[in-house]
Amino acid sequence: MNAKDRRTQQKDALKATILAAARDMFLRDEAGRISMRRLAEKIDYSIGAIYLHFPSKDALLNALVEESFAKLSQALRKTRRKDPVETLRAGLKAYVRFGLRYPNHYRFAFMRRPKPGPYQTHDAFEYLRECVRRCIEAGRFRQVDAETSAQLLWAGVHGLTSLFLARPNFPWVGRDALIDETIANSIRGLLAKTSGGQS
Amino acid sequence: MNAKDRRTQQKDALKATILAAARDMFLRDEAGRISMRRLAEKIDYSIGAIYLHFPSKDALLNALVEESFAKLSQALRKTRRKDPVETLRAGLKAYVRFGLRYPNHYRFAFMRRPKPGPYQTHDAFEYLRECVRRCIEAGRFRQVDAETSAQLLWAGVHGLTSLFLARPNFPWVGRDALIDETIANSIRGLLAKTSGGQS
Amino acid sequence: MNAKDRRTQQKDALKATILAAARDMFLRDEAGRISMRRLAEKIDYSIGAIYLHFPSKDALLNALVEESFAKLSQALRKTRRKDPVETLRAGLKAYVRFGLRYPNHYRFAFMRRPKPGPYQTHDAFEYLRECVRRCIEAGRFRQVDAETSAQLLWAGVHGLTSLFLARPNFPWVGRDALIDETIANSIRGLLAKTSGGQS
Amino acid sequence: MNAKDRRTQQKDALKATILAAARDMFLRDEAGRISMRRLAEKIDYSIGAIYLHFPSKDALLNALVEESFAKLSQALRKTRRKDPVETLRAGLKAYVRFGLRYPNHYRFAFMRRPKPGPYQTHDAFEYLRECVRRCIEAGRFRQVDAETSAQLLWAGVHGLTSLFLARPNFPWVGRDALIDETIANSIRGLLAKTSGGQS
DNA sequence: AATGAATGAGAGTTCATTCAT
DNA sequence: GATGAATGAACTCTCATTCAT
Repeated sequence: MNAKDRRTQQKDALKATILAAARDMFLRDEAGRISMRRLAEKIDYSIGAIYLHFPSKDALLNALVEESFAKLSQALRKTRRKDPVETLRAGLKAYVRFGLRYPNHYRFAFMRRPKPGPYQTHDAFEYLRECVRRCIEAGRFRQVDAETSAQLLWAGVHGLTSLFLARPNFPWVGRDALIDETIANSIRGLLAKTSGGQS
Repeated sequence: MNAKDRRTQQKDALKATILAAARDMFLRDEAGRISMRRLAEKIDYSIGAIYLHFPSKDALLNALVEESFAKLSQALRKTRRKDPVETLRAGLKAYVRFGLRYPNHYRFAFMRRPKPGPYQTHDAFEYLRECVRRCIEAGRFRQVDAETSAQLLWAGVHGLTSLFLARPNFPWVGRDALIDETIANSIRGLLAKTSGGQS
Repeated sequence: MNAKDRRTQQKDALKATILAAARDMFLRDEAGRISMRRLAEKIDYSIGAIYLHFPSKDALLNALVEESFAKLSQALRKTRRKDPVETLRAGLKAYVRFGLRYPNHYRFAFMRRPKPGPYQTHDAFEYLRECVRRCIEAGRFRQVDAETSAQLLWAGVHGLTSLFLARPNFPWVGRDALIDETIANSIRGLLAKTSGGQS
Repeated sequence: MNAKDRRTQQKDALKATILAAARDMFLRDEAGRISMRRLAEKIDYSIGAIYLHFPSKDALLNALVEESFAKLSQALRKTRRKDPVETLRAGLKAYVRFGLRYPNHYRFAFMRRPKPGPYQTHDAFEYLRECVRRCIEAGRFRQVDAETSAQLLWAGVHGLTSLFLARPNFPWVGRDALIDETIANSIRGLLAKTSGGQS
């Protein structure tokens, strides 16, 4: 490894440290409470050091979100099952769990007005689309529109997740039961008649 | 109208003006960006003038939320139909439409973490619960749990609404079609077998 | 009593009410914490009503201080004894007690930089001067300068009073004992030799 | 001096500048009128610059007080004489002179109500106590209580000092003469009979 | 690559005061 | 004589950001 590489690696190391600290603060505090000062204090570097690696607070937070999406995508893809419907079900469940586990990330990613600009579909949604397509191709779903179905399924799990986050004190019927039932109900509406009355 | 009444009305008028301006700011900016100073500038009054009508920023925001909930509740109750399932469907549709029409109200009411404290069920959700109960009592729904069903239906419409607001640039399949399909799909899962394959 | 008198009396009544309320607030809070708003709320009148009777907050506080001085003067003059030295001693003691009983008045009167302007000797000091003069005329004091003696006696009791107020938590030897001893000590230094070793 | 030292000195320089300006404001205005804004304007720095050196207004004021006490203590300890009574007298005189020379320090330290909290005896008072003890041990004072005597002596000089500061326009008999006479008079009351009629 | 000093804008809130009615 | 609405300046403190070193 030559000098330049070492320098590069060191640079990346601090960048990673910053991101790690920010991620950690994000687990506890809402986005609004993260301040560059606090972040710098936490990692024991100067504020300026952060600006050497991120042009602005916004850029830093965005990097954090991208990271989150990547994580979400990974989490989803780990839930592959043999049956395409089960794969879909497991993916949807993993989605909700992800949101509940990283509430500040989720909130930041989905519960605020995003900066204007061209929309980039997330990898996670791509995956959902695929899952639906496979269910259709396997004949497990009625001849529904794949895109429409993917979007309505997303609406269901996002609605659940964000309501849990926004209304933690609402008298929810058991959380897990409600997750299962919500997912089951939206899938049930898409199933081909012959597929029987499972779930 | 005597002098005192006029004065009272003027007082209420400013209060309303303040609320309107605050509501409007939500339309454009995130909740966090609302400041008393900006608000005062917008309505062309001094900051102190706001404090004559609201004891604190918090109180002002709370008034805003209450307003939103009352409006939502009113909107829902206007959609009664003869058929209980149709009433439910119309209510859910009205819910989404309300959110899209008053995005600032909706966002503020449902898309931020609320202050801790005891939860007060909203009138709007009570209405949803009633609608579901009537569907069950009329034998139109399977023997599902009313509360669970109400909650999962809420998740569906809230998810749709909040995604539309948070991702206006996402390549949604037709907005209205998606609304109809999402609602239809979640209701479909709850219907009694005999009720036929409508929608 | 004619209309004008009645009006005058009513006017004075509100003025008295205001002063009473301010006096009362002064018993609890420091001058800085008295606000016109709070004062108005307390007496259940509008803020403007206060301005009808006092041109400014400053004028109101000054009126309050004058009142205090009058009270102090009265308190002192009630302590006349047969013996001039005892009269002096009792007066000095009453001075300290007054300060401790009305700490905010005292603080306001003596522990801040006064507004510039010609100095008006207080009635209370005039009384002290008289007391000293009588002690000298009665041959109880050495041939000291009356004015100098009055001033040094004042310094003693003011020092005690203001230290008590400024350092309430200082480990004072018994408060009353210290008052007695301080006064006794400064008087002792002024006594004519023949007057014996009392106190 | 290397770069870091220079920077350190500069940093301390600004800190000192801030303290000096605050001290100076006390000279003119009451403590309550000191504001961070005014302070910043005075030294021609931003408000934030002050917060780089003091975490809060309170901390700044506290630093100011500590400074005062240290200075006072130093001033006193420079006045040692051979004779214990003379040492005491010189100390008391130095006390008053210190107050008159640094009225802002003195006023701030002794003429306002302190924040509640456990009381820490000042070094300056400790010194006074010592002086008295030595006078007693040397047989120059009657068998008085050392603590009581120290406190009453303090009352005398503090009273004089604070009255001078609070009533600069009062028709005092010659300032220096009054100081001498006040101190002499309170010491006189403590002297052992045999010690003769000096002063 | 990293720092530390510094800034300017802005946050919520309180205040004494004014004035048309 | 009294009010209620309104103001403008002040308050302490925090923030993201810049830049000479």
